[in-house]
Formats: sequence, C-alpha cells, structure tokens
Amino acid sequence: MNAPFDPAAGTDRVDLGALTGSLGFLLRLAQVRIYAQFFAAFAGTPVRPGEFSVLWVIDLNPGVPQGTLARVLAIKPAHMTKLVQRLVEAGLVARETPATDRRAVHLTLTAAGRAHLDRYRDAFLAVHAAERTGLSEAEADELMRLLSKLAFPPEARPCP
Amino acid sequence: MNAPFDPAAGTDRVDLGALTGSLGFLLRLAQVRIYAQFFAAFAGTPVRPGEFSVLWVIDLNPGVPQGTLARVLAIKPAHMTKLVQRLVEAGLVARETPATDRRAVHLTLTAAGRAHLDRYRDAFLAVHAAERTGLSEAEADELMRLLSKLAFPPEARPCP
DNA sequence: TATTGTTATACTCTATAACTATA
DNA sequence: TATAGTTATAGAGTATAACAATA
Repeated sequence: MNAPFDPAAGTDRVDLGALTGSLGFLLRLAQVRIYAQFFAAFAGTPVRPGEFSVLWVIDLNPGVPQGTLARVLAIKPAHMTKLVQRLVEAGLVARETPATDRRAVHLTLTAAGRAHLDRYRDAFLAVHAAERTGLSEAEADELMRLLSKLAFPPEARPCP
Repeated sequence: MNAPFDPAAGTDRVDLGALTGSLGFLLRLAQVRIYAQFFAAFAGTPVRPGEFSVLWVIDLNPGVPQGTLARVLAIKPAHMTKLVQRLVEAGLVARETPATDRRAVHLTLTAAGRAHLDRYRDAFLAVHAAERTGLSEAEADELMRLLSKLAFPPEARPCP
C-alpha cells in the first residue's frame, strides 16, 4: 500500500513515482516554467511567443504561404487564420493573393512589422539565454540538440 | 535582405533562423509531437494526460490536499477544481473534508479509480517509452535528466 | 489577516467539421 | 477531386479577480 500523505513531512513533499520518468510529463512541466520566465520578461509588452515566432519566420521567408507557416510552426490552420488576422489588424503583416494561385495567401511584414521585430529581437534572444537557469552552457546546448531531434523528425527537418 | 520564399525549393523548406536555438520554441514543438503520440496511442479511451497524472499522484499519496496537488503538477487551482469535479463525477476520486482543517479538501481514489489506473498503467508507461522516437536510450535518459533540472528547480524538487 | 477552495469571466490554443473558391 | 483558406463550435487550459469559509 502507498503511504498516506503526511502534511508534517514538509510542504508539498509528494511522491510522483514513475511520473518523473515520463517524457511527456517532464516536457509539460519544463515548458510551464520556461513560459513563465518568458511572460515575466515580456510583461507590459505586446510580445507573445506564438505571434513573435510567426513574425520572425515571415521576416526570414517573405511571401511564405500561410498554410506552410502553419505546418512548420505546428499551428492549426484555423488558429493561424485568427492569429494572422490579429497581426494584420495591428498593421504588422500584409496579406497578398498571388495571381498564380488565387486560393493562396502569401505573407510579408510591413515596415511596422519589421520595426516591431527589430525592437524586441534582442530581448527575445536574451530571454532564451537567461532561460537556461540551472543548466550549464554545455547542458543547455545538449538539451536543445536532443529537443531538436524530437521537434524535427526526419520528414519535418528545416533547411539549414 | 532575406531571400523571398521559394516554393520550388521543396515543400515547406522554410528558414527558421535563430528560432531553432530558442529553448521555448523547441520545448513547444517537442511537446506538440510527444502529445500527438500520446493522443494517438490513447485514441478511443478516456485517458487524458492531465487527468491521468492527477489519478497517479493521488494513488501514490492518498489523502493529498487538492491545493498541494495543484502546486506539484503546476495546474492552476481554478482548473484543478473543475478537473477534480470531473473525476468525482466519473466515480474515480473521493473528496473528504478533514475535521482538523475544514477549509481543505483531501483526495483519495475510489475502487473504480484504482481499477482505472491499473487498467491503463502499463500503456501509460509504454507510450512514454515509445515516445523516445529517434533517440537512443542514453539520449532519452539524458534528455529526461536535463528536463528534470528545468521542471524541478531546487525549491520545487520532489522527494525521492 | 492569511489560507483553501470555489465561482466567474475572458482569453489562448486545440480539434473538428462544414464551407468557399479556386485548382 | 483535391487544396488553401475561412468560419463556426466545442473544449482544454490559463490568468485573474472576487468570494466564502476557515484558520
């Protein structure tokens, strides 16, 4: 039998058992902590991780189709539609329907979009450096290498 | 200037730039993939990661206060209230108000809750092993070790 | 006064399906 | 028929605040 919870044993001393060996569980907890650091760093700014990554990728790939963007960033098309609408309404992104395929929507940054990216780019990179709390540089590099193997399976590996 | 998106270069060949070195971005993509594997494995069953981890921890810590559970699993109290309500309505969890602190709610599994846990425990552990797609055993172990350092900062380390 | 849990609201993101307009 | 994007709906999860009961 499992020992009943003992409040006298100290605050929140809970047995997690094999849960601490669960990759999905660890990923979730790690992400919760890293995102909390992100939101703390960008409190008071309009920067949110999803939107900023979208602006980032449009900047590097001007004219990228909206659906391609959704696949690469693992954002559902229905959600991407609303996300892009917000960015267009904010004046950061321009949509264009190419003559060659009038179903498609190609995205580019406006001047304001580039300015927004430039304004927060350094802070965005800095927070990811600061995020490495408790890890050495070598550990952080190894962690990102291993996460990349999960994040980019062979069929979804980005071009270098 | 950045090269415009070239659809002829192959499907979804998008330049992500420094985003591939962003810990938060990699964590999100890795989690999306790992969770997709989880939901694929448990399609057709009522098993969801959040609820199952709650049942798991209650089983190991019978009588654990609801608030402690929320802190340890990084689930917001308002959400935990609704999550536990679902589990109580499903007959898997019992709530008890201890005489010593009548504000508190202590949680235990019902017989049906233990049966539910037993029924899916092996599959839950197996999916986490299968999740290690593309990683060797050593890499998976190292990844979980590094994630644990992020997930459990010194002030939130679980008892062994 | 502080803490435990609840309720309520709003928002983000996901899942799904139905729909349009093109191809 | 298939594809690109849109709209709509439902749900999970989060953030926040206000609240009641109790300590």
